[in-house]
Amino acid sequence: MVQKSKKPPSAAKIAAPVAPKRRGRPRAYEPDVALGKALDLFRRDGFAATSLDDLSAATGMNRPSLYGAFGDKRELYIKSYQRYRDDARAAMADIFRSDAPLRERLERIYRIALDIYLSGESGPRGCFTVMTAASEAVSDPDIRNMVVEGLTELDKAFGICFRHAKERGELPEGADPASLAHLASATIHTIAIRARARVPRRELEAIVKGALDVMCAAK
Amino acid sequence: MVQKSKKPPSAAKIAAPVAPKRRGRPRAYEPDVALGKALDLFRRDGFAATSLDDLSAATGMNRPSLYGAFGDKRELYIKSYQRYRDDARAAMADIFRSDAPLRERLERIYRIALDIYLSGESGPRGCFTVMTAASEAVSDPDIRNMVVEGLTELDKAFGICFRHAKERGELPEGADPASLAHLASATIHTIAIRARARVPRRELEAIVKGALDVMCAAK
DNA sequence: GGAATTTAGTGCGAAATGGTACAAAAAAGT
DNA sequence: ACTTTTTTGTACCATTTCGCACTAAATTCC
Repeated sequence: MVQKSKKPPSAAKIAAPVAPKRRGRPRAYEPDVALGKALDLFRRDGFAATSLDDLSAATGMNRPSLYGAFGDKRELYIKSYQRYRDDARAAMADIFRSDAPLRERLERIYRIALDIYLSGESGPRGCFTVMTAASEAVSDPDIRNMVVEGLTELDKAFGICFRHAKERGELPEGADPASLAHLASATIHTIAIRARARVPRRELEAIVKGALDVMCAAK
Repeated sequence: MVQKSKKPPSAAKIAAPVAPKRRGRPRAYEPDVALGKALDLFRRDGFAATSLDDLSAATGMNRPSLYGAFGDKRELYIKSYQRYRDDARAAMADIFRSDAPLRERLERIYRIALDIYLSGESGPRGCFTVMTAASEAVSDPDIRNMVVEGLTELDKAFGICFRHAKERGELPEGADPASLAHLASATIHTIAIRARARVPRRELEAIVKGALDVMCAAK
């Protein structure tokens, strides 16, 4: 009975390309793709170095429209970050939920991570959580909380992975899932950083392989 | 005649607090402390969000003096980064060179790292190499090269550590020093990032302990 | 004491920045 | 046809930003 009549958030993708007949002048942009463009810019240059003019040019929206649709620059940044998190979570959710052996699951997670971090026409983008931690997180409490959330979410996902693996006997008795999860996150962070320094994919994959050898206790 | 009469670069620290009787009006600032202040600002806010006015206020130098002493903003940033690297290297060099057991050496390294990352009156500062990778490194080749240098320098130092430990029998036969070194660097990176998200020192120390348990193969 | 030299400090200027007011435009409702 | 609603697009404003002339000050050399 408590049906939310605003707008169907998840059904929008498939079920609502039918125009809902809004009242006034129609938008000249698609909010989703515009937010994607903004995200890409923020990921490349960071908050401070990205101007509203840049954002306006990239999204095709003029500044007043930008402001009306997403709020001021900071709000747009926050929405971009949420979008980033949603995308990343969606890309990894299936793998984290799967029942494949530990090593295979981790390999697939890191493959996706590298895809994300190395994408971008004008150079690799790295991890937006790491970028935000490195910039706005110290001074902006709200943004900082989102970053902490992003970090712990990954820790937890890895933690479940390792705990599950241990239960299935894939890890030695003494293995501590929490510590291994932090190491797995640390490996994510180090490849994200190195990706932005334009370290080639091959090297990053080698780092991942070495980390997996240790974490999965391959002898 | 080929005598370089400019200024003695390395002897300056100890041997030359005696005024060398420079020619014109004396400086109203000490370049070293000014650079330190600039570094602190850059570490807090990053390149783009730090204005010349901020730098001028923090160093006590007016803009033309700043410009004359260090060049433009980018050059000042580069010099600040070099200073950061020099300081960090100096703080860790003894430990890396020491003959203490692996675990003890690593513990001391991470203690110093946390001291560096958590210092700063207005909040933790994190690692400047990580911050720079997360911002300027993609677009500025010179800065990127310095970042890569910083990353590999740490990898190598850790690598020597682990190789040495393996030779002394502190590590199992199958251990791969290079992989362990990357994991050690990754742990540095992850605590640097979390520090900026204001994760308390206790938690960071716990992460380090867990990582050491794995890396040192404590059973 | 005066010339030479080096730095400090004021202040300017051109460009960029974040944000908004306001009118024109494009659609639906009546 | 007219009103209402929503968005667009131009134009503008106040502020900030970077960089640099240019003058005043402080010191050494002769």
